[in-house]
Amino acid sequence: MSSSPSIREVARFAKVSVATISRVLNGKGAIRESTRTHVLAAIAELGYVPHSAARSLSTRRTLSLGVVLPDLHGEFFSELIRGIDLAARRTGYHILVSGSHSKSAEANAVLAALHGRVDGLIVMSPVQQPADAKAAKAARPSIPPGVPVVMLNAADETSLHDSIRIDNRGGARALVEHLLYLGHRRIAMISGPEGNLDAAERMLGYREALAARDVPFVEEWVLAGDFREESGFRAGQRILELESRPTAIFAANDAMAIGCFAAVRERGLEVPGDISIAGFDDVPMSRYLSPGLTSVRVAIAELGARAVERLLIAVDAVGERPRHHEVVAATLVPRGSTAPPGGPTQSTATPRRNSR
Amino acid sequence: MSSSPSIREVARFAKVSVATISRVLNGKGAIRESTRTHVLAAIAELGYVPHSAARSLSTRRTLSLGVVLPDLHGEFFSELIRGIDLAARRTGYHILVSGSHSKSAEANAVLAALHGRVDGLIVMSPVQQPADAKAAKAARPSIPPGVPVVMLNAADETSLHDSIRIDNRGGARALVEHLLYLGHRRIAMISGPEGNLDAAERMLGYREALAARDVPFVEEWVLAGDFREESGFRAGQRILELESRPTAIFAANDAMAIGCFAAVRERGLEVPGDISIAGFDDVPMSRYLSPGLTSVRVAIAELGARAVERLLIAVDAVGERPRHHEVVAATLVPRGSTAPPGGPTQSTATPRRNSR
DNA sequence: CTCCAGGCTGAAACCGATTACAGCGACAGC
DNA sequence: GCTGTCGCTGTAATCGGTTTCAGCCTGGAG
Repeated sequence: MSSSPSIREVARFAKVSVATISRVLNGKGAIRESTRTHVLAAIAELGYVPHSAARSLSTRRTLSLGVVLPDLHGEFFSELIRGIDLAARRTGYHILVSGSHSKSAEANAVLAALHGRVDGLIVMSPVQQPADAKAAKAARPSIPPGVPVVMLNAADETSLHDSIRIDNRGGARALVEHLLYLGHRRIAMISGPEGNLDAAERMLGYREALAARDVPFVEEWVLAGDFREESGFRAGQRILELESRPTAIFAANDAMAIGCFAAVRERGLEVPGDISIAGFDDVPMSRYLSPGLTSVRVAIAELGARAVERLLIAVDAVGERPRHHEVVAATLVPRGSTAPPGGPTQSTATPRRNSR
Repeated sequence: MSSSPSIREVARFAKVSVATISRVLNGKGAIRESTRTHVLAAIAELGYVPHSAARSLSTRRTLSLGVVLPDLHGEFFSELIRGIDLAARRTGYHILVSGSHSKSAEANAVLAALHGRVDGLIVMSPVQQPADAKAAKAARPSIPPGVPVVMLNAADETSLHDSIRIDNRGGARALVEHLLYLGHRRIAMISGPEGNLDAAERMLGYREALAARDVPFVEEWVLAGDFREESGFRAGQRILELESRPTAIFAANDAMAIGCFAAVRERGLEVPGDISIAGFDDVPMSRYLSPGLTSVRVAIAELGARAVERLLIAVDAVGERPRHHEVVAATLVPRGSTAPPGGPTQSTATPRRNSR
């Protein structure tokens, strides 16, 4: 009673062979209707539930996908996992999630442990490659051979695996151009963590946009963050203390932008009246801030779903297959948190709210 | 080359038996040092990685835990999963996540599919039981016998499984008492989805707190929400249109409170000057809103970690064992978004920000 | 009546690991 | 020299499914 019966016990109970049970369960092969109902009755009677590990051992299919992420903080990952889960379940797959893999040694252990447990992997490891080739090789996640993989925003440009990337650079450029267009010339940036590829690319977009308009890049207007609210809050405080205060702040993600909001308000200043703020990712909540947060939209859930689709294609494929690389757009979403320096022309009391 | 070798191929290659390979891998039994290094060399040479499904079949341990959730929207679940993942990985476990199970039929399918894939389950199904006993039985998730389970905020009070619950009622009561203490008498509520247990309990706390102070309960001040920002936004709009406008709004979770913020601001009103707003859950972001959101703190990540601890105790236990039920506190966290009706005494320009 | 086709069912091999048990060699004790 | 012990290694059963292949039974054709 305490533990589930095996298929053999059901077979003995129903006085048929295990093969018959299996056939009934999987609907394969011809089964006489009377035995079918008889077997189903026995299954219900004993409360039999097939053992997935055993099944995957013989079918060589686990019907689950591994998702390896660097971190699990905040809405970005929540959305990503949601998108992945939805797409996976739609096709009968389950997902095995593992987070917090800044260290590559740790990530490798997880990757190894996932072997035989999943049919494919979605790996996000936005760690920039060391310039040194040897170190780079050591740092690269070691993925068991034969397991299909989709890399998300991967650092290495090799075509070992399929990959999907966000157009961080283009998105950041569009955002900074928007700020420049509004008339801002002193634009601070709160960057992401050191060594993070997304962070580096967004920074690059920022510099490119400035350079294209001959706006000088000022080192001290760039502050380090770590993609968390707290770091945005602190960076915001420091920016507001600068002598010639910037008129706009570009935070490398929404969480930091929100922290920055708090810093500005705590100082008794207004957004966007006294200073404009913009973020990146367009997490669902950003449109409900007041004023709405200008951001760069990355369809996070869709990104996850896309990764699943590509992965399943690879899983179903037989033999060698050319790698597929994809870049998803990141589009500017202007909202109330950015306005020309000195404040918006219309009243700040009615911030515009963008619908989807 | 394309697919991983099995232990037998390694054995053949190293000219030893499979038992020896296994012993080297698991550090069990005595192995001569020379054969050990020889075997390790062979393993490295072939790039062998043990097959987890096969291993779990014979050891009867999968080293993974199933997490079945009703939904994956927003920071609540992000935090919960993070807490669970961290605690699980600390003890060498992986987690299998599955979301969006409002339908119990669906949930049952998932539960069945997880059999043999996980050593234990953390199940959150905050669906209220139908009053009808027969329907109740059908709606209850059918969990394979012999699999240890920890229920999170479960609707049924049976002691079939271990459970951990949040003190929703007490938390809501404390929050509404806080509003009453500030002097509010017209307190609106944005409730959670119909049939959701947490939502129902929070509503109960609201009514109890009002009743204790002889403040009448007004039906039309209660609006339905679904725990998402959008519904909070819409409910907020409707509340502001009421004839004798409430002076405070209690949203059944933070996401809806944030949506409500937006509605209030869009109408050109101030929080808390014109109306106070409070939420529930205390998601990480709520302290970075401006003003900070008064909420009820539920240590979400710790809740997840706690569930893992309890589950692992059950997994390691042999034989029958008394069920364990636990209620975690929900404590009021007052921040700037609530103030006496008519506005705070001090300037609204410097909202107080609470540190953890 | 004989033979064959086709529908069902069962026996046994297999997936890839772990592990109980047996066996082997070396060495010490008597 | 014989035997017992100890350290190490190999053989084979086992976990719980799927699937190949063979065999039985029945009915219809010749």
